[in-house]
Amino acid sequence: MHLDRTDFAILRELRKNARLPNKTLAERLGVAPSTALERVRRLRAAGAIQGFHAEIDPRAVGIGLQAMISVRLARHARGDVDAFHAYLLTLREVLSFYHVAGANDYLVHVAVRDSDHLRDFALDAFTTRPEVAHIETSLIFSFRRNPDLPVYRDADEP
Amino acid sequence: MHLDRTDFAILRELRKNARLPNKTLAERLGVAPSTALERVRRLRAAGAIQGFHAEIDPRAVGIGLQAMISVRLARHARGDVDAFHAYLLTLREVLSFYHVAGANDYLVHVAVRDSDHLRDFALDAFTTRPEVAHIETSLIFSFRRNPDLPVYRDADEP
DNA sequence: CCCATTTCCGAAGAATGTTCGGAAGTGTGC
DNA sequence: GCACACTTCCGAACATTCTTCGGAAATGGG
Repeated sequence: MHLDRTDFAILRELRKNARLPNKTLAERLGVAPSTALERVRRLRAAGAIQGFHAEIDPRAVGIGLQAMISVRLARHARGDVDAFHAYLLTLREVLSFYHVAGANDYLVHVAVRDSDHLRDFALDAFTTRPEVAHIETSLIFSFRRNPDLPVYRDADEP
Repeated sequence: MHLDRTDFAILRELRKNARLPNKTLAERLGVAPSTALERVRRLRAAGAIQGFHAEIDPRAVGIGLQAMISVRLARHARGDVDAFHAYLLTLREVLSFYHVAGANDYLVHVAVRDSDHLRDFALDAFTTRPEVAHIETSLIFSFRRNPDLPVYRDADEP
């Protein structure tokens, strides 16, 4: 798909604020609202915009503790990896996860009530699983997201 | 702050879809649109909702490679940590980062054009810094986010 | 049981979202 | 350089939603 500088500007703006009114967005782009609307719709359809999410304060919902669990699998066949992917998504304590290269295979970001919950969850969800060879848990003190989106592609259209 | 089950439902819905129309949201909650609007406004003001963000496909903006860089600091005084926090936010390649307990102090999620860019970035942004004692880079094969929000607090109001 | 306080609702006005036909721009082949 | 096909863009009109606000309903102490 061919994106121009207007598309990149849309992605930047909506990454910062997904609820930016279309009219305001259009003004910042220097195009008509109908044009901005059509652009956003196309970006969604093309998959460049994958979704819109609210960021929630963990404390508000009783999440007292977050951790990053590094997971090493016993086998690394395609099927094992896919199955583990799907399994992770069924765990409500899992906020997100990274499949990485290196000594560990997965970095799993989990949110729990307290340290008891973390211990129980680590044991039940990972340690007892046969495909999991090893886990290592690190408490998360804080998490920050960069509101700015890096754009490396050239603006190949005016 | 006191949240009831309606508030929790709002947080769940907006985490899944930040652009859910207020009218639709109100229908799902079983309240009037004006009520839903006031609730959302209050949740934002109270900080329970920290923001709304579009999720962008990295490939669309020329991000060919993502990596998790584990960083170990030389000193761990409050000032050092705060300064490193602020520094990370100035780097456009940084999408997000975790401050963690354990052998490593930071997990930094970075997005770059290619492996050359990654090497240059790791050297320039981390290795040459005096407060950085050690780094370790892991390529990210894939990243997934769980659309569901875990809610551990009881619904203490009807 | 009553009063103070908070929350909720519904209607109306303001603002935005959305559609669509035509204009303007773009690129290609002749 | 021109004509044609094609794509993109715009602006006005309509539909829908957002937002406000006064009053009703619910809540919780005393």
